[in-house]
Amino acid sequence: MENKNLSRRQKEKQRQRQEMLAAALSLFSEKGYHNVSMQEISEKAEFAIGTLYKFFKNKEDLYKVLILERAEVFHVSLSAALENADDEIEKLRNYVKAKGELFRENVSFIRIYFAETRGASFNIMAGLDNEIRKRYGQFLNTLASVFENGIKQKKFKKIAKPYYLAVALDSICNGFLFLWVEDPEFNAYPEDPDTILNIFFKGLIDPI
Amino acid sequence: MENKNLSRRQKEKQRQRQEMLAAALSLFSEKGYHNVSMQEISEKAEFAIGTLYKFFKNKEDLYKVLILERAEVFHVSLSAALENADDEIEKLRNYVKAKGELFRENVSFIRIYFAETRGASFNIMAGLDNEIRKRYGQFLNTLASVFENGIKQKKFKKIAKPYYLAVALDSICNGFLFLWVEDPEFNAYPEDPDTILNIFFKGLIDPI
Amino acid sequence: MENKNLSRRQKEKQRQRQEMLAAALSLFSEKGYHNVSMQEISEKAEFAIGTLYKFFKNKEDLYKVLILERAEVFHVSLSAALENADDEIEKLRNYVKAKGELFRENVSFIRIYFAETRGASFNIMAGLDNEIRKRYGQFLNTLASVFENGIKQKKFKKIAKPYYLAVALDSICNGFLFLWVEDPEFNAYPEDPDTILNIFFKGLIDPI
Amino acid sequence: MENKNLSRRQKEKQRQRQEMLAAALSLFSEKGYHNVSMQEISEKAEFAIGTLYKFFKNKEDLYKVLILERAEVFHVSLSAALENADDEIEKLRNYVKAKGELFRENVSFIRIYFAETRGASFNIMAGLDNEIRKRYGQFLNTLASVFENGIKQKKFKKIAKPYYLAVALDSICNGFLFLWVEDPEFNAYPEDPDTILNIFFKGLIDPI
DNA sequence: GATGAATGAGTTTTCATTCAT
DNA sequence: GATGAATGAAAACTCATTCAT
Repeated sequence: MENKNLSRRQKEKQRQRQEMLAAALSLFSEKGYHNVSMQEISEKAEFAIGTLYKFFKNKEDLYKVLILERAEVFHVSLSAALENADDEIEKLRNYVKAKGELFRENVSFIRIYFAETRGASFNIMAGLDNEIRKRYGQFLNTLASVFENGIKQKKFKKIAKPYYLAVALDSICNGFLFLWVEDPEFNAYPEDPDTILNIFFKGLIDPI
Repeated sequence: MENKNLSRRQKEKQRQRQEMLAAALSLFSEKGYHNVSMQEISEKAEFAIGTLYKFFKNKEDLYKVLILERAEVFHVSLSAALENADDEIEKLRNYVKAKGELFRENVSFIRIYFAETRGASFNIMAGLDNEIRKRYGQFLNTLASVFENGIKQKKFKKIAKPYYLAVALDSICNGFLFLWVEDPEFNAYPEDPDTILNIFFKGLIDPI
Repeated sequence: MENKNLSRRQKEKQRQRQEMLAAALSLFSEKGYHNVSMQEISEKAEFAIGTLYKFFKNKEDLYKVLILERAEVFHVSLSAALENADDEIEKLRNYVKAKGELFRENVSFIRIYFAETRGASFNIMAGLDNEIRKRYGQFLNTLASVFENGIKQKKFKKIAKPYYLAVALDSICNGFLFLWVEDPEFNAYPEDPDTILNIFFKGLIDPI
Repeated sequence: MENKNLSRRQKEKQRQRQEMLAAALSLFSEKGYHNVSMQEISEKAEFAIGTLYKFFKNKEDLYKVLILERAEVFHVSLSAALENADDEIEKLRNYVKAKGELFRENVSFIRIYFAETRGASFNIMAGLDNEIRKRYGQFLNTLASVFENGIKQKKFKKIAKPYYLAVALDSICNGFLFLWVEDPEFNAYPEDPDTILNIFFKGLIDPI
């Protein structure tokens, strides 16, 4: 009984927390960290400002938590995409597709995500960058190992270091996603993952 | 004599302006627009704050001028690189090399540049984004036309729309540059442009 | 209970607001709008400056509210004085007396009042002047109609247009009040309203 | 020769001084003391700002000089009007007329004049008020003595103390002038001085 | 435990005044 | 003697954070 009661309270707390984070995400994404006040967030989330501070130590902390939690979901999803096939080509295909879907569903977050992973929002706070970039680096290594395996198995030609290939592929995806975020009508990120992968797979010039 | 005197003053003015912009660049790059105060900039530039305001209408204006002047240099240089050869492959080589050099020489600016072209800094101000992105779009089109010509002349295989190829190549360069900016020791951006171009040219898998 | 609690808070708010307005009035009256800083007002009112801004949008707003609220009381009182009698002569007597009392009790406000109704404070802000002058104009018309009625009823000779008479009487009162404000010892505004009214009623020269 | 040269320089100086004062008057009148910068005045007068400071110790001093010089002219003219006739009634007539003309020709100054004599601009500076008010008091006494003489000679009935009569007449003039300044179209200040004087002379009610 | 009123440090910006040229 | 660039003190206003109710 006690336990259940506590757990119910805990759930309620979680729900409130999510509402706060959602309000914050929507505002940060729309206006940027420095142009959003805690007042504004508390109003949008329909909580008192004091309550906000019960959940998050300060504005920085709120932002940090927001970014890290979402980024975690991102990286988990993308890593999962790489696991969801035996064939390396299929893995990459899954990854490109998953990245597209993920971003499509989280448009407002991507802007912040780009800001953070691209180092653009400088040091809104020092710590955050490091954590999130370490995580991003981990993912790049996972992606690189897919290329490495493919090369080992002679599925891919060794045209560059696996890590470089990982960087290249992820960058291309980001490039297209960025264009799409900018102008969703333009629909820059191709539905068919092979549009992106072909650039990688086929090569521009004939081998002699 | 009069003329010379005037011109000397003008030169002095220019020098001061450049010093202010340099101080601002270094601070914005290090801490981000909102974490730098005009006081700070004026101190770093070793001018009184009032003098800063004689040169720039306000903080926004200072930032805008800073970004636009430098971005213009960037885009001009990159466009020039594409002109500096007859052969399309050579053009791309020039571009990749030029981009690397340009960024190497302007590390502190790149952070801001990424922030702006990647849309990361949200709406620090509305107008700026538009101008700089239009300019970026123009450049992408120029790059795309190199691919288009290469394809027409059967130098390149048509593995994707020229604009997509442009986006892809520029994104890869940016990806590497970003890694390098993050950790200059890592030296992620390859000295030899072909390291990057090979990823493009050769293709991962053998044509059947 | 809830209701009472709310009402108590509301009352507390009102009290604070009045304290702020009182502090502002005393300072504005003593030093003039531009020579008083919000800092100063907040200190005199014994609130933090932020609290001041919770109550008033900005300095202009604070001033506007101050003037308009008090001016309203003034105009209401003076208009009431004109209603408080049937006889026109008695009405004027009431008005002259009321004006004297009103000003005696609000010395520090009169300086500002003169500044505003006399157009002296130029454009501290555009809107205020208009509102307060319109109100002043309305009052002059009310006063004029007393003269008009008096003339219709042959109580007064028609020595000038009623509106002119209103302007003249109000001006004389203001003239004496001004002298008194300048030097309260001199006691320029006569206790007996007839001292002023006689100037009006009797005429300097005998009719022939 | 030397002498003449010096005197020419002196004249040139005077001319410059007048230009500065004229520019200042026009700006102060339009925007108010605190909304006009020394920069602005120097630009309007077409002198360097440093030159302005050669002529006037500081902004306050410039204002003070401006007010006092013009006020002097005013008071001299009005006093002269009172001398320009033998008959007291004629004197008053001259005065009312002169005041109207004076103000008509110096509209932009009147606003400042009202501000100062009405105590409206509080203490833009402490000293000014005193000097100018003393001067104003002197004039009121001169005017009062006209009434006194008139009464002695049985030209006027003694309906109030001469000083009160002076205050009353001047106040009425000011009241009309104020209305006229506010809305020059309305033309509140009557061309014929008797319109104003009648209010004084005839009296509202018949003597019994 | 939730609330939101109160706080005041910190930011941008203006402008009177000085002084080297 | 004139100039106007440079100065920096001072003002309006914001907003993250605290804490009494």
